[in-house]
Amino acid sequence: MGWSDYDSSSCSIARTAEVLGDRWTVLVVRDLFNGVRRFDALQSHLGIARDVLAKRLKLLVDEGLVERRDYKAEGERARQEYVLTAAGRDLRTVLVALMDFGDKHRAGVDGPPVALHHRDCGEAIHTHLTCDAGHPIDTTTRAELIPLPGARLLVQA
Amino acid sequence: MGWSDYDSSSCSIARTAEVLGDRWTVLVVRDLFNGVRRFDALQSHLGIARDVLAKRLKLLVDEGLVERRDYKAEGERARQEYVLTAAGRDLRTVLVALMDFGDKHRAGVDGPPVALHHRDCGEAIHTHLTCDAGHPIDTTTRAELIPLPGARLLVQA
DNA sequence: GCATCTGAGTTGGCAATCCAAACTTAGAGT
DNA sequence: ACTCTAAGTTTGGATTGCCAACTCAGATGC
Repeated sequence: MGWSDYDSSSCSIARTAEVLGDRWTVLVVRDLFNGVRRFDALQSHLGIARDVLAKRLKLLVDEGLVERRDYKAEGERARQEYVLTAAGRDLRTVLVALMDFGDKHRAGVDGPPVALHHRDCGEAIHTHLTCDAGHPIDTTTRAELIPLPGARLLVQA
Repeated sequence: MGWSDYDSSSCSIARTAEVLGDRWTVLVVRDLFNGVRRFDALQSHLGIARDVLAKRLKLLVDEGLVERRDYKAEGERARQEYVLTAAGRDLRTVLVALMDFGDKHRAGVDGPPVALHHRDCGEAIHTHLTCDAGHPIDTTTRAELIPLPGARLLVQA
């Protein structure tokens, strides 16, 4: 009874990848984190096709990660803006994990392009893996998967 | 001079997403972490089309995240296996971040399907965001982006 | 008061990807 | 000699994605 006896798609990684798993969605979320809020600004900064952006934003709104708001600045016409919900902001850890990996393994000769710093103290922000006892987990640490009630066995045909 | 003045694609998140940013690649890496090593085992567990799996594995090998090895068990014919390299194992943090998010926001009524535990002490493993001064970073903590030498400005047309 | 501009999409035609199923190749078992 | 299995490759059709052009409504300019 190993990992491969369990249904691949009923896994939290798979379920998250259903939303984030395409070339653009992660980058849309990244730009939303960085304060880009309007459709045209997202479109021109990302270089994404307009219809694809519309579809991705709709998906993120449907999944509850982004909220679409009408807003109206003084003396301007009403516009839409897209803002991360609390659930969407929980993706920060995922984004920083991707960034840490890219900084380490996929930076060009000039090194990483940007760093993320804690505004209060000025220090750089990174992800860490630990167990609940506080032990740091590195790439060689042995880990094991424990099935929980939410697990689904594959049905053999 | 804000975030949108910088080239979106020369960002560590974008560079990592170039490799992981499709429906399957993350799941292939997940299964490799979980000890699934052979082509047919990956194919049938993931339910991915065979040609797509071949292409993804080739990409992961080309990017140095996976090694393709011939191996031969006693009395059996030679086979191929796919094993994560040290660089590939650095993706563990990304996978656990995706899992933590999925456990929190996308679990079904039965709750999360599996938990990852530290084999030495038995405690659950999770990702954490902190700054280098050790302050925990939550979803409301203010952060700022600091451009580094690797940053590239957009050229205005 | 009419034409223009701008933001936020939608539409249509073409290209790349994906999928399932069939085919290939090579070594093992019977 | 025939069959089986692992690891892909090939093929043809369906889906998705891309780009450019179009729509539409509210401001803005003349």
